[in-house]
Order: sequence, then C-alpha cells, then structure tokens
Amino acid sequence: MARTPRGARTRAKLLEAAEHVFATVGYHDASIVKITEEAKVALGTFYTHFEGKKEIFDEVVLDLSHRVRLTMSEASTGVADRIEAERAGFRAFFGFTAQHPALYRIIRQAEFVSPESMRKHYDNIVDGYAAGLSSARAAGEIRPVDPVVSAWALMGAGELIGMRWILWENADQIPEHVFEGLMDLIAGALAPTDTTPHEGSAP
Amino acid sequence: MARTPRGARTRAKLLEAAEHVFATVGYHDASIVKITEEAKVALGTFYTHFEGKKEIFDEVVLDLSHRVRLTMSEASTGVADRIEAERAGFRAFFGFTAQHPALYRIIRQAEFVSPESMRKHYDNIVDGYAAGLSSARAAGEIRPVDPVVSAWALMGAGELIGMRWILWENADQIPEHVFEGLMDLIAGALAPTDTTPHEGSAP
Amino acid sequence: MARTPRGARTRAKLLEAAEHVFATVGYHDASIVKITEEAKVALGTFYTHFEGKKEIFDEVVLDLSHRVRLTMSEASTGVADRIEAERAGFRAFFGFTAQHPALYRIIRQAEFVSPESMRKHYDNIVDGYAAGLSSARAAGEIRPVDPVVSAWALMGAGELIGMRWILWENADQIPEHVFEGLMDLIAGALAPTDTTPHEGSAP
Amino acid sequence: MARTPRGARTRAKLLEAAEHVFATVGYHDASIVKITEEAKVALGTFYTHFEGKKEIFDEVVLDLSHRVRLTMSEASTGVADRIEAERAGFRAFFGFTAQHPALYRIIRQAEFVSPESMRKHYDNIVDGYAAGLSSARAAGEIRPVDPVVSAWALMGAGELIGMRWILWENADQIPEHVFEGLMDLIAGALAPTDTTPHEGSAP
DNA sequence: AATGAATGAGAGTTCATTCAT
DNA sequence: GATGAATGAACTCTCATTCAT
Repeated sequence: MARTPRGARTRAKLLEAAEHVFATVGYHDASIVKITEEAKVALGTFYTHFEGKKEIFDEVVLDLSHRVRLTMSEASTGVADRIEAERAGFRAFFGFTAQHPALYRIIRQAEFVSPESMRKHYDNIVDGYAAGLSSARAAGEIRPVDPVVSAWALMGAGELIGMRWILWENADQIPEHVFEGLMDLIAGALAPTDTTPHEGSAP
Repeated sequence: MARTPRGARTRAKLLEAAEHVFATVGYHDASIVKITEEAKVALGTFYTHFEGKKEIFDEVVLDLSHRVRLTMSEASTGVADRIEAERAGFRAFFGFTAQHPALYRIIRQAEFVSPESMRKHYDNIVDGYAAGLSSARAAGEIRPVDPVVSAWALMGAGELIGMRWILWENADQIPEHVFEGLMDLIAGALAPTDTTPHEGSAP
Repeated sequence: MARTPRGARTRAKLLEAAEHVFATVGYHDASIVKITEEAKVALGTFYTHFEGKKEIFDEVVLDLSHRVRLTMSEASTGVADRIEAERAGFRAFFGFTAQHPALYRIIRQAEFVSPESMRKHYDNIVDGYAAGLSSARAAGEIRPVDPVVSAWALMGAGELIGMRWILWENADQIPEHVFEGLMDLIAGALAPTDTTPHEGSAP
Repeated sequence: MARTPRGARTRAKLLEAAEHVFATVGYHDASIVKITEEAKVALGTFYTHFEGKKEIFDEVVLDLSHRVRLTMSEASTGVADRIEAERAGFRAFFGFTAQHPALYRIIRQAEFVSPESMRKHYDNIVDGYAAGLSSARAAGEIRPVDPVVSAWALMGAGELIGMRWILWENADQIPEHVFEGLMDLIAGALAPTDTTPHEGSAP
C-alpha cells in the first residue's frame, strides 16, 4: 500500500480525518463515509489503504500512543531530581491531553473495539514510567515502592484528574491548584520517609 | 409503567439481562433483540418498559453505581483508623470489581453513550470519598491534602489497578502484593508527616 | 355491544376521540393508543366496543356523512326558489366545513382506507342533491341539465372551493366574494335560458 | 446523486416503480421494500437516491402534476373558441385520468402525507386555468365571472366527475353522456348572457 | 490509485391486537 | 365491562463493504 507519493498523501489524509472523526463522534458513529468525506476522498479509496474500520482505528490509537509517550519522555528526560521529573512528565501529559482530547475519547472506547490496542497503549506508558521509578528507587531518591504497581496507580491518578479537569471542563490546561494538589499527593507517596534511618539519621 | 406485579417482574428481568449483555458485548453490539432474548421476553415488551436502548443503559449504570458505592461505604463505615478505612474501602471496591466486571465494561464505554451517566457515577463515588478525606484531615489523621483532588486521584489509581489485575487477568480477587503495593503508596500519600509534631508528640 | 349505560358512554367517548384523532393526525398515525388516551379509557377497552381501527373509522365517516347531509337538507328544505335553495344548501355545507374540518381530512384519506365508506358518503350527498335538481328541472325552475352529472359536478365544485378557502385558510367561514362567485357560476349553469319559452310563457 | 448514467437509470426505475406502488396500495402500505422489489434494485440502493419515502412521493406528485398540466395545455392551446378550448382541456384531463389513475389515488392521499405537494399541484393547474378564463373574459367570450373562483370550482367539478365515472368504474374513457352533461353545465355557467346585447340581438 | 453506485444484513422502533386478570 | 402487559410482524433506515469502471 501507498507505494506512490500520491498514495501516501491520501493515506495520511485518511488517518488524520479518522482521528478527528473518532474523537468527535466515537468509534461506532464514525462511518467510513464520514471519514472519507472529511478526508475529501472517495469512499472506495478508503479500502485501497485500509482493510476496514478497525484497522484504521488501531493505527490511530498506535499513533496517539506514541505521541503521548514521546511528549512525556522528552519532558522528563534529563531532569535529575525525581520529583521534578514527575512534575515535568505529568505537565507534559496534561498538556498533551488539553491539545488532543482525542486521546481520552479514543482510548476509553477502545475497551470494546480493540482491547489489544488499548492494552498496548497502557503497557507502553507504564513500561517507561515503571522503569523511571525503578531506577529512582535504586538511587534511593524515592521510597522502596513497587515500581509497576505504582506506575499503574499513578497513571490512573493522572488519567482521572485529566478527565475531570481538562476533558470535562473543556479546559486548555490543568488548573494550577489541581496540578499542585496531585503533585503534593505524589510527592508524599514517593518521598523517602524520614523514618528510614539511612542518611545518618542516627544522632 | 409496571403498575402490576407481573410488569415489575418483567422489568426486572429486562434490567438484569441488559446488564449482562452490555457487559458482555458492549453497548453498540448489545441489541434489544439480544436483551429480550436473554430476558425471555418478546421484543415489543421491551418498549412497554423502556423508551429505548439508552434509557435502559442509564438505569443499568445508575444501579451499578449505587451498588459499588453501597458496598464501599458499608465496608469502611465504623472503621476508626483512616488508613484502615482506606484498606477496607479499596478491598470492597476490588471485591465488587471481581464479582461484577460489568462495572468497568459498562462505565468506560459510557463516555460516548451517556456522558451524564458516567459523570454522575464518578461524582457519586468521589463525593463520598472526598467527604471521608475531609473529615480525616480535620481530625489530623492525614496530611492536609486537597480532599477533592485526592479523591479523584486515588479513585483513578484504584480504577487502573483493578482494570489491570482483575479485569485483564480475569481474576476473582486482587493479588495480595498488588493490593499491598497500592496501599503502601496511598498510606505514604496520606500519612501525617512525622515532622508535624501534632497531638502532643513532645514529651 | 353497549348493553349498559356505562358501556354506551364509553363507546361514545371513543367515537368522539376517534373523530378528533383521525382529523388531527390522519388515519395511519391515529393509533388505538392515542384514541384510548384521548378518550381516557384503557387500551383493551377499545376492543370491547370495536372490532378494530377500520371499524371505528367507518363509523366516524358514517356519522360525519349523516351530519353534513342533515345540515344541508335542513337548510334548503322549504326554500321555494331553486337558486335560493342552492345558496342555502351551499351555505350550510361551508358552515359545516368550517366547524368540522374533520370532514375533509377524514373523507379524503378514506380513498385507501375504506373506499366503501367514501363512496357511500358521496353517494348519499349526491342522491339528495340530484333529487332536488330533478324536481327543479321538472318544475322548469332550471335548465334541463342532467341531474346526476350536475349533482356530482357541483358537489365537486363546492368541495374544492371549501378546501381552498376554508380548510387551507383555516377560516371560520367562506369569504363572501368567493361564495358569491361560486353562486354566480352555479346560477349561470342552472338558470333557465331566456330563450326557452317554457311554461306557456306565451299567453 | 446520480452522477453516472447507471445511477440515473436506477433512479428512473425507482421513480417509475414508486408511482405504480403508490397508486396501487397507497402511501402508507407502499413500503420501500415493495418499491425496490418492483424496481428490481436492492433495498439500500433506494437510499443512495432518495432521502426517504416522503421525498420520492413528492417527486412522483410533482412529475404527475407536470404531466397532466402539459397534457391539458397542449390540448387546448390554439383552440380559438373558449368553449371548444374547455372541451379540449377536459377531454385531455379525463383521458389522462383514464390512463393514469395514479393521479387521483396519489393526489388525494397527499392531504396528510405532503400537504405542500398537494397544494402545489392544485395551484399549478388552477393558475393555468384561471389565466385562460381571465383572457377569455377580457375578450368577451365568457360572462364576467371571477376567474380564480371559477377555476377552482370547475376543476373540482372535473375532479369528482373523473373520480365517479373513470376511477370508480375503472373505465378507460369518460362516458359520452357524462362528458356532454358536464360540458353543457360549464357552457351554461360561462356562456355570455343573452342580456348582453352584443351580437345584434335586437331584431 | 481512485471512484461512487450498488448491496443486503441488521439495527431500533411502532402498533394493532390478544388475553390473563 | 374494563384493564394494561405482552406479543411479534413489519416498518424505515444505516453502513461496512464490494466491484465495475
């Protein structure tokens, strides 16, 4: 597929249109007709590029997933302090959410449409996150929490916060007090406890 | 509607069948035919009890929402210690999830089907949770976190953990280490910092 | 049917409701449910009085038909001059039309619903009309026109005039100039030609 | 729609089938299934050409309306004498009626289905007719009757006559005595009165 | 590669009618 | 006589997909 430049262009137009349509009306009300109309392409053309509705959906999910992850990792890369890295990562996530509400709308409905895609998406994000926590823990920057469980839990926290204060409010950024409230919580959850008597806590 | 006992019985059968069908195949593939077949009732009968598919969906969501909330509040009521109350509440939540996977499957797809129902559900749960955190905070049992933000965040944490280790694993209960991992995190997030020398900690 | 006073009352309520509903929404959109609701009677009760939808329709048509005819014949009875009788009859017809727009709405849709009823209705009216023309002709009050053909033609004229200026205009009476225009035409059509030296005009 | 010859052909087949089905079983019993079966086209194809049942109905009405009007005006065009023109016009109308009983069956049921279409149809015919009467009157060929009122009245007369002696009798032409009876009436209605002392009526 | 007319299974919904109460 | 829950056939309409061009 898409061996010629023209084909590649058409394909790209279809993907872009599909992301928009899926995000706007949902998977089930997203008809191929709507997608091709939005892409300004004839109906039959769709099938020269994709096998069907689910295939293009999966591609859209994959693409979105890559993009969030990239945005988040770029933001936190190189930040020495773990708590600062958390802040940077979540800021990037909320920023992406505000600019691409499609993310939520598409991911959450993937449950029934394409469970594999959905799992892959969450797994992708958690993998990076858990790795970060793991090394931070090894470095003693955070409490010895379970990195994988924590990654899932914190991702869940971020997800609902984003849904509540960005998606539902149709906001273009997270309210500052919400962000700080969440970071406060996370800091508490991960902060090395004073009771851990390392670092020469003994008098 | 349902002015006779017979009518009430039929209506109940339909609701039960609908919950099952929605949870199994999702909203869009849940046809009225499937629901009435499962309820062993004629197709037309459906429309003597419900206006349409969305109406019965909303009722199913409402019902489920009430039930989780009840289960959770019953579990944590009367537990003096806040951390213990957290444990009890989350245990109840995971238990309910394991027994009613329908909860997730139905709630998560409600995004496009019936946003109002979905919001009502989350709001319901958060309200109770935030109230609990608020009074715990007033009593000095937890750090002075933002109760509402924290409630949403912790609910999100619980949601993804449940999805990952109960739903996806098709488990009938949460693995112990996951539960403890999550509780450890939450305890850390909420635990009163030792530095605050409240409650006459000075001899 | 309707052996008790209660039964007779219920039946009457149903007929009245049916006339209204048929006239308002037409035969096909007139559901039994609507009729019984309007009559404030339970759905099943309908079937203790009528065999079905068509039966009650036929009764409504018959009833309306009788009433127009009665109104018209009462108006023209005893009027000596034929042209005056015409005026009186048409006035009565237009008056009835204005007060019972149901007449048109119901009759015109009867074409497919109940052709027999419709024919009976037209035949009824024409019979009376043609008889009047016939005797007027015998009495030399009008030209020797074909009474039956003329009755149909003039009824048709009145029907469209009523439809155009009462029904479509939602008027509560026929505009005077229209009435006079029509009567002028009819007078011309029926008036004995001056050239016919009938009735021993030559002494 | 119908951007290819094939599409145009299919569309025409559907219209023809629709006219037949509407005329045979009436609007309400004319299902899309019946129409597409008669047109030998798949069900879904219907919806690539028409928005729904009412749309195709309106097109059928419009088409029929155009055709009667054309038939009538062609017949009376160029006929000098007004009374002769009347005869020619009515003959054409009855001829059309006999060949297209669909006209009545479809128009009369339009009352509830599509009042706009029905009015447009009657207005169309009346317009032409009234114009003819108007100029005839100006030319002194007929009495100074109200052209619009008369056009409606005479159209009504023709309509019922056609219904009674063509449609109900399933005749392929109007019985001669009926036609003459009607023309006699109309001639009387329109004929210049003898009292108008033109044409040297004075001895 | 692109086009768009054609397909037909299947959806949600309505409603005249039946029948147990 | 009156009630209203239950029935199921029939309807209109949608849409993913095919295929001739």
